[in-house]
Amino acid sequence: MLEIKFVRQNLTTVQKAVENRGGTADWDAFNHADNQRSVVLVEIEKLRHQRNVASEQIAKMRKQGENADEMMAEMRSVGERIKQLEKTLAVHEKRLDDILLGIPNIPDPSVPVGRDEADNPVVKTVGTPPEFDFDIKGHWDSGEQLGILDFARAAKITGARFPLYLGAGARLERALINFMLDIHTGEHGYTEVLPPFIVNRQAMTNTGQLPKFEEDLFKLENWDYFLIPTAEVPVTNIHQGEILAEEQLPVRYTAYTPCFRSEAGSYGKDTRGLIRQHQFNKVELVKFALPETSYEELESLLQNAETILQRLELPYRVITLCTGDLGFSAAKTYDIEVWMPAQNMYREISSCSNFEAFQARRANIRFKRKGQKGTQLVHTLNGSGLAVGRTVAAVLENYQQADGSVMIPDALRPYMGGKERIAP
RNA sequence: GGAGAGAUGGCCGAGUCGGCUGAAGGCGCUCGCCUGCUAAGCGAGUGUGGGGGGAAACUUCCACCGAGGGUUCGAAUCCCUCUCUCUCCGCCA
Repeated sequence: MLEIKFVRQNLTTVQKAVENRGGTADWDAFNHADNQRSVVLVEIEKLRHQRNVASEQIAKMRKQGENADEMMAEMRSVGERIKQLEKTLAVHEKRLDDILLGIPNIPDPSVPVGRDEADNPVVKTVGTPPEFDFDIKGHWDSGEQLGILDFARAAKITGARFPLYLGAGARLERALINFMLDIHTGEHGYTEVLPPFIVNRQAMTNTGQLPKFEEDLFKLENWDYFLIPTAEVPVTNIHQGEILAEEQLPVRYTAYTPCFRSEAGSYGKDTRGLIRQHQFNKVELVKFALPETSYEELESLLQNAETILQRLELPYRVITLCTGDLGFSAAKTYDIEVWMPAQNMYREISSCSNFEAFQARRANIRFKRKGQKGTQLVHTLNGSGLAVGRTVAAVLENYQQADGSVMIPDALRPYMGGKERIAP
């Protein structure tokens, strides 16, 4: 959420930004509600002041045994008037809030203007896609042939788009989770957390998934709770409503969680394999940073995520999301895309974003500077480090051998009990 | 699931029969003084958000004592609903 004062004072900037993203907002309604709100508020405050003064007066009169009936009667009608106006005020505030909650973050000036993913510039490409002198298989085929992935049985248990890992596949998934967590905690200075996988409406609203994107979430029946679509939600909300000390920033957390996405509207896309599932595992990186260093923190966050791919020796590239492709809450986002041989293309495996104060404002996460009065909102950042299912897919495809087996990347072997290869 | 207790400022904690209580007292913190060092001591200050005035230091008004509603001229204080925490019982990985 943007600050109302900011929107009011920078209306053209905000309008332009929303337009660049391909979004819309009812600006007339915003102006109207904003003006009405302040008119009503001033009136209410005037009346409340009048009542406060009179109440004190009444108390004094009564103490001296004087009759205050007349004044009390007068204040009764003032009180009723206040109540009326408060109702009107609430209507305007609700309207304003609804509009503000629907306005996306302002992109950082470094974000290129563009319409959609076709306009996302490539920042860099790392590694070279492997060449194969045999017919390559998609991970969905090899995974089933190796007996480590079973989508048919998963569909019996639940339905389409749920994964079932077996044997070395399950071990590979777990190995990757441990591998990633060990690097982020041991080398990159993140603190491991294991948060709830179900969160309430407030938490979802704070990070920006709600109110706009409820249809993408799994909601619990009879509870106002949701399955998390990413660890970003519970982990960012760890410090909801808190005032952090300047010297403890940046706070860095890493968390493994399963993620649940209903992916409404995505049917027909990526119907095979591990790329698009309703449930998948992810290791997430979350930072709470000082405003003046948050973009440096974004760069290092990106590097932290890249490290995993480098250690696994998987080819990838980094792109910057243009204004039209940028997520609702983000001010700037880099996507890391890993090479997927069977699809002959790079596929997103991590998304690293700086949200600036957008989430912090909703979640009310602030910090206090030493020797200074008042508080300031922190900047929040997060990124995948990495999506685990897609990493499994990338390993299965990039490390496939002519005989149908899959070599295990060197860095991962200690986590696989020394195993070097997954064979049928 | 049943019974009970509680939720006050960065923290601890007081708030009498509703009326100068934005909130005593303590701790912490900041600044100053004092002091071989440290500790202690002394003095002052120390919540957030919003509106108005001022170049600014600042000043004034409004709101906030878990959240929301109600009673009242007036509520941290009374009533209702909800949330969370704690204790006991039940159940349970």
